[in-house]
Amino acid sequence: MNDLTERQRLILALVVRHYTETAQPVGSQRLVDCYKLNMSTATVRNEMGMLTECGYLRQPHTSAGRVPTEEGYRYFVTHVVYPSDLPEPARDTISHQFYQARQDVEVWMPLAASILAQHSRAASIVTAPHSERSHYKHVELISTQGRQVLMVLVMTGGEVSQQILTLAEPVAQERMSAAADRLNQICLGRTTEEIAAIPPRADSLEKDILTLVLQDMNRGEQRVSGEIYLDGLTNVLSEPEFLESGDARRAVHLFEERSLLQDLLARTTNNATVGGVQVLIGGEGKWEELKQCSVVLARYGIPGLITGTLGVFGPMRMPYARTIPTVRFMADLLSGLVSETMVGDENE
Amino acid sequence: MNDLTERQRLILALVVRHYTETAQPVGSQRLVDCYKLNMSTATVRNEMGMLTECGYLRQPHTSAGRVPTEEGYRYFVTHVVYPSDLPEPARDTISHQFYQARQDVEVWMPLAASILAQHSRAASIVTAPHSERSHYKHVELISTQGRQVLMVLVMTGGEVSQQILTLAEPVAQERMSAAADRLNQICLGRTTEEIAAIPPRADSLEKDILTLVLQDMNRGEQRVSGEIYLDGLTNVLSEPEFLESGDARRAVHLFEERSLLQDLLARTTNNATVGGVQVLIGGEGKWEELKQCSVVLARYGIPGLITGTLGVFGPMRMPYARTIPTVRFMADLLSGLVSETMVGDENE
DNA sequence: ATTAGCACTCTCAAGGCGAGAGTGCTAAAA
DNA sequence: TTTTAGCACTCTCGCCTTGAGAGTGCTAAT
Repeated sequence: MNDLTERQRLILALVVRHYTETAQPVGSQRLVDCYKLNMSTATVRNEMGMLTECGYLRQPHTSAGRVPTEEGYRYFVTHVVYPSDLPEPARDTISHQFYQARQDVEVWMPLAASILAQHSRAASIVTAPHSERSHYKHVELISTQGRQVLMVLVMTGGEVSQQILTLAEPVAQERMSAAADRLNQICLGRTTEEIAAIPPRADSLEKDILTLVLQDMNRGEQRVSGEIYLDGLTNVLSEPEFLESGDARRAVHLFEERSLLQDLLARTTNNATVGGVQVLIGGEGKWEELKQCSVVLARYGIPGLITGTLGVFGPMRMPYARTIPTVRFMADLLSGLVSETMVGDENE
Repeated sequence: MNDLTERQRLILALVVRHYTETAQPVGSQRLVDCYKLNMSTATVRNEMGMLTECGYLRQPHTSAGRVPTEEGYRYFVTHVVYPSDLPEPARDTISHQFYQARQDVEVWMPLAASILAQHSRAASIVTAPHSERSHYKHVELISTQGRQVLMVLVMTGGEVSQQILTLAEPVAQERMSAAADRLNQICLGRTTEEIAAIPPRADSLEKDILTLVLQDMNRGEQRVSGEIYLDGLTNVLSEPEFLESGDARRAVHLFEERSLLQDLLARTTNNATVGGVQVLIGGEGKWEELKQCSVVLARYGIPGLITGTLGVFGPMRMPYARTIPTVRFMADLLSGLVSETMVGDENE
């Protein structure tokens, strides 16, 4: 597929670049003017004709300039911009912002989403790190008014989940605490399977709790990803291609319907990757919702142990040369955070 | 201000109703046709003229039908639809949906947002219940690889927060657990002030933790509201008034910028209320972002103890007669949930 | 007090027109 | 053989005009 001449690649790159900047179809004249090419418009036209035949460019109508096709973008992404790193100053800025929030686990994910959105000028998606196998750490029972008990379950790694347990009859806080203590001793550090294998408890309260704990842990493992954080939707809505037509609504819909997002994230991260970063252009026929859009995704964390996904969502006309390194850098950064703080217990 | 004749009120109501349904300016002819009024179009025209003079209606241009003004909506809301309840079947549906999720504390808020959005066909806002004074329940220290410790703090009421503590040197998990145990005994059920008054600990680890706990509790109390849950943005974006013009973007922006939302929620809930529900029409000059929009808000929970806010955000042209009762019912329902499960400890 | 009738106003969609931008092709130049 | 200049052609877009339709306000009659 790498069957383009050097000059054709140049022209393709320039068309992509100019189009991403102006959102207007770009003609031969404009190209020569803007980039001081030392060839005539006719030559450019011929090359453009070639590129159009190959399917990398197309014209919206007979007498308009050219616009990159999905193929065009893909060629551009894989053969032109791939091996580049995020410039030093941007990296410093991002690292600094994270350093300031290093204590606040709770803001990490929203912060990552915010930074990603800001630097890519598009919408960002970040999922919290999620481990496929949960390890029990601690359960806490909080008595409430009636026969209802709030159960807070903490996993190693810091994942927290809550459930309500409704008792047959009121139970004193002391008895609940005692039951919790016993379970905490028995279950500490165990996986779902190990806990399921524990012989049933004599005490009916403890049995009930254990059932709920298992249910909770199971649910956590079923889930494909951790919580999803989004930011920068306004960025993509202000792009001209979304100003009218229902595309904007479809984009927002994708963002609101978490199950759609999860589908997207789940299915993508299994494919082959480019330098750790995946680029999904125009939905690739599969995703009706992102006809005019592209998604740049990466995994972070520790493969097989605890991982998350992050990425950027924007118009197909996207500054990939900036976006891809940003996503990659962010993924590396979060991987660092995760391995510093989220594991360790696993080795005990 | 209640200076309208019965007939004028009728006509105002019909204009509002018809406009909310069609999004088109409504003329005298149409009104007579659609609602089988036993008066002539001329009469209707005269009355409309009156209503226009009073400022309740206006015409987009000389020869178009009438459209309600903000005043018009306000009059409609306060004098026409106010005392009505949500119809039985809708109430049942909602109650049922909540009953099915009664165990799952974690889905309550998103579920509330989803239901609210669905029933009002607009965007919904729900904040998690939040108490002004936190009471310490339990702290958990989770060792990680290096000198970093993940601290999980649980309040009575079930609020959970996390922080990272960086130690000067590695500490064994046993020592940390012991320290946590001691603090748990000392601090159980105490408020921020009471904990602040505890004499400084000898052990430097315990001192560090206590500092962090206080910091966390303080931050929780500073916050105006709990976490914010949103849903149904697509509903409002599909309304015709948002199809073009930058209004859509402004709406999305309001939804993304949590601080804006918090401002909105905070400032509104102090004002006078109508049957427990507040209606903010067209931003009331104060909120640039919701020029064309209305917000219907209510508080829920136990006043002074633990409260949250919920509401609906949509175009000014909103079916208030449905929306207001829905919001009220939802607030009552969440209040019930909160008082069943979130308090109780307070009385010990 | 209500209504029929009428002249008037204004928007909106459709059609026509010219300017501008860009193309493809051909033939000449390098 | 490759590049370039020239030219005829095509298509969009903005602008204007025009006519239909909807709705109004006013006046005079009921």
